[in-house]
Amino acid sequence: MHRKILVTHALPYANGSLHLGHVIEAVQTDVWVRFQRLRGHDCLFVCAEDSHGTPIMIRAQQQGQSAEQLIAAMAAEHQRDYHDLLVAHDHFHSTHSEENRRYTFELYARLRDAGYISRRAVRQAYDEQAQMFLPDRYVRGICPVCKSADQYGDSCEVCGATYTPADLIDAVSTLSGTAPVWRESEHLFFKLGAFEPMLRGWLAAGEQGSAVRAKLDEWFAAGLQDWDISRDAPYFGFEVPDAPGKYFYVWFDAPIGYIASFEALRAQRGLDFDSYWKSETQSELYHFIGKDISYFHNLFWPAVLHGAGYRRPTGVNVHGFLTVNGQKMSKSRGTFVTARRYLDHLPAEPLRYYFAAKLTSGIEDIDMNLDDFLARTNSDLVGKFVNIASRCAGFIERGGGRLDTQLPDPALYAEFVAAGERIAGLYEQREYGAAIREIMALADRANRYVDLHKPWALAKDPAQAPRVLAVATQGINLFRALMIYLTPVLPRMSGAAGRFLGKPITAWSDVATPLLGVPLGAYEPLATRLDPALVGRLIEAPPAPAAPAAAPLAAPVSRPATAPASNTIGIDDFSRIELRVARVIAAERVEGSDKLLRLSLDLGAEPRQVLSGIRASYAPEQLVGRLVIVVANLAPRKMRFGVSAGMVLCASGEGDGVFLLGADSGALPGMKVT
RNA sequence: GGCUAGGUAGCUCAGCUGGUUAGAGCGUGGCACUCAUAAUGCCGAGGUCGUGGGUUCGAGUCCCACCCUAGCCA
Repeated sequence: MHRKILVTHALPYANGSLHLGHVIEAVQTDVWVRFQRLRGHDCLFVCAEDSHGTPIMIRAQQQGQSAEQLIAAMAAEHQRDYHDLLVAHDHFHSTHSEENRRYTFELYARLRDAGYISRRAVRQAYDEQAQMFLPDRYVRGICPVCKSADQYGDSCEVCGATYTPADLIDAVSTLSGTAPVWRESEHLFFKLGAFEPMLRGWLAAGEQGSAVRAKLDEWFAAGLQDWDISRDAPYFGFEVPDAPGKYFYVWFDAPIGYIASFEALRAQRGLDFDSYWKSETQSELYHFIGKDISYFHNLFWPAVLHGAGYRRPTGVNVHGFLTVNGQKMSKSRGTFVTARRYLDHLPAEPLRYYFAAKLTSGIEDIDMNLDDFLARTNSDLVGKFVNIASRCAGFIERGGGRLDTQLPDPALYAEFVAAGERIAGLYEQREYGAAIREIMALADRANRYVDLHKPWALAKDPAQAPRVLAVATQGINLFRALMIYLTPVLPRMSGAAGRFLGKPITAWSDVATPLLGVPLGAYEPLATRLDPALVGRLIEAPPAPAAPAAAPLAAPVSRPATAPASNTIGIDDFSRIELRVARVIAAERVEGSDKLLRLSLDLGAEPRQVLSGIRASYAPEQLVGRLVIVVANLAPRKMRFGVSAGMVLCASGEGDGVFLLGADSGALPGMKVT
């Protein structure tokens, strides 16, 4: 059965560089697309730059360039990264394009004419100095629940409470630092609730896993609310045609970018639009996304499409988040690895292989443990898989450079062929990890086959030369079968292997016909082992030291003493950090932690509790009574053992040990350090 | 705070509707081999299945509470 498939992954946002989290999604998608093509299906792969919204507008202003310049530069960077990661879109477009404007207007008009758009006034924070309405994230203030300072307008990072900016105490705009006022403004709403029965039916019939469905059930249980799809000027986006001064919310036009990108490709290739976007039976449509944006793609997007008379996605494939060495990627830990940083040090294919080896169809998070990455690449990919070709190539070369005309063990080869359908099923289901396990188990069998027949021993007797050639021919064919199965993951290696084998790998079904009686090309190593030093360098602390406010609580980042001070700041920046003298009233070990001490501090007016990671260097009893310097306005942070409200300053170098900063006698608790 | 997922050997993960001595790969120890990028093969050691209760003849697998990790809260 020949399938027509259209595939997308989430649009990268034009506000920052791609990081490993983007990469795993792009790799997951690209592998699936390459797999479908290898199986002989017609599979298109489009993407676009997500170019609209307040963050882009603000960032462009800060950088002194136009939004158009910013998004063009980011799109170019993103495309370079994808290309170097061997992620091969058929087309990469932009949501800030004529195609997207046209389709955004069209879908909006159809929704409006069908009665799915309503208007009503909304009260919102307004920055009179910046002269604009403020998204929740641009308002900060004191948490109304736990009273923690400097929290976002939508939720508190300390206590986890959610609320609206109006609930914040002493709210300020992050743009101007002034207190926002509250203004009413009319907005456009999409009547999502009208689609509840349709969405329930669509989800029930789809392939979304139980975890995704369980999460979406919450939204149904709470009742689907109208969705605000407009924003006030100034906004970087498309102005709503029948509502001057209103712009489409970035999340309204972003998924329509999938259509826009397809449209641009359609114009190039003369494709049929309607069979892809109006019919649910003539083609299949899949979106690959992260679990954070599941509800946009599983609720809003199918509802918008359906309401506008378009087809709905065949499937929305949701994946989990990437952690590095077991933790969320973090700039201060150096684990926020950009795609470019990776590519500057290491080749793309080991990363593709590693991600493929860990991906499932579920939404669990995926951990990139760098030691594991190194081990898997060197032992699986090089040690067992590539090794099969490597150890057999020499025997073929010495035996005349041409494969034998038949296989000595066709039954074993047949098993490898038979496994192909199981493996294909796993790729289709996005169970890449299981597919890779199957493939590596076969690689073990191939190595065992060679070991069992010992061609190196046979080669000592010239009369056994035909037998040596036969065994090596079997080995090369087993290798080729596995290379075919790994082609979606390792396209470049597959190309090189095709040159070595004298026959390019072009289809999954190539495996049905073993390669016999043909000359082989010269063997060149298909992959080399990774250097542990290079892998380690991925997460070295960035050369520019982090600003003090961004450093982890009471855990100074160690850096070379010779690192030059860079990124100069003005006095205003420094004055944002409120340093105060404090006296240690009490200090005790934190039960269950081998690093932390719990310090009770006197800051003059108020007592404070700070958890500090200095246990290795200081005994609690030697601290009581001492004067220390504290970052007094650091946002309180919830740690495993309690809330820490501040940071005690220490010096540290490359060696072990941290050294508390103090104040000369005469200083009193509560004094400001300037 | 509510919700959704995850927490199984040093590392990364399998373990279906509860049932005999909890599995794999990597790493590690020993042996073999030397064709191969110190690659490969064979043998072994390693786990009170996040914690504490409970249901059951029997729980990694069910229930409750708690802890940790990630995400979502329009």
